[in-house]
Amino acid sequence: MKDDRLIFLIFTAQNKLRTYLNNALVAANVRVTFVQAGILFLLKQSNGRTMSDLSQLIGVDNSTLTGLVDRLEKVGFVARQASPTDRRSLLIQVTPEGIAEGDKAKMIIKRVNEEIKTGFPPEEMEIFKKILRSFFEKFNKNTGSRSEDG
Amino acid sequence: MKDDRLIFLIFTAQNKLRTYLNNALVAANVRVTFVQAGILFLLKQSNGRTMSDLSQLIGVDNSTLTGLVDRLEKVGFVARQASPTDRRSLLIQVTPEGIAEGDKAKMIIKRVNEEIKTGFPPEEMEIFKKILRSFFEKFNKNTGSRSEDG
DNA sequence: AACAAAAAGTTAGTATGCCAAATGTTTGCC
DNA sequence: GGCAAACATTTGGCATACTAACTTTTTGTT
Repeated sequence: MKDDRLIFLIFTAQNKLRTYLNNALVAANVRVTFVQAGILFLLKQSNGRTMSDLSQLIGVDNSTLTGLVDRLEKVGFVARQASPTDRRSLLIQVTPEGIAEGDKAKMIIKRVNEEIKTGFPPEEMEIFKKILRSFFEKFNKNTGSRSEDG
Repeated sequence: MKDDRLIFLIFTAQNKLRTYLNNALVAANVRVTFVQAGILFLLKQSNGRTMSDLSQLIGVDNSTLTGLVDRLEKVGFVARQASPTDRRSLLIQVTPEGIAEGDKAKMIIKRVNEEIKTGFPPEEMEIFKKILRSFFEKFNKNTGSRSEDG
């Protein structure tokens, strides 16, 4: 009962955060979710990235990105364009509406980011981030199996 | 680019952890996911809890719990039973197989819990947990809206 | 040049998760 | 006792997210 709670704590805290954040976006009449906004930010920074680039940058599987881009495309915030150099690839273009919506989302996201930090000194936040970052080495693309039996 | 990354970091780290953990469970031939295992633990502790009790304890919406219990019931790890005192309520009973499966899951979960902590002194883990716990006050059941305009 | 292997995207299937709405039951108030 | 409000659960709709399998195209090897 003592420390089995770590994973549970992470999961539950993230659930609360996600719900709060997406509700805040809806309340501000933003028409994209947090994850979708991430795509818009990346495309504002550098338009015409490929699907694979985007999925790597936001850290999701290619197949997850397909759905994300589908939804963004349906509402006209991005468009898929054939790559002139590689016929397997698609270049994703953000539209002016997409950029505007991303900017709206950014305000809310910045605010919630600040809310996370309130009440804690910077050193503690650094530790928090350091531990989270360690997950990328520890849990990245590895089945987590030790020497599995048959 | 500096600290907009906090939320992103939390989301992505949790994704890595979840995927790693569920893959570890599959690799160990455990037939339940992490979240399902949480239900089995709670029922082993105290059998016959209601749906509402369970959803509160694991911190998900009632409607999410419906699906979780559906899946556990389908494979025979729990059973729904009518409450004798309140005809609205269902009492969820864990089966011996469910308890056994929960025990199998617990070993893996304990191991991953330890993996999270490796490399960090206890004081840092305490800070980590403290910040996560703050999410429950900050982000609990509140739309996150400030004074939204029309 | 031929052919295998790798890479880019999509699709299908499954599992969380939320919200809103619907159903049935119980409570509280008069 | 009657009726509105609250509660317990489910359903339907949507959004992530993964894995596995599939198609098309490119690369790498001989």
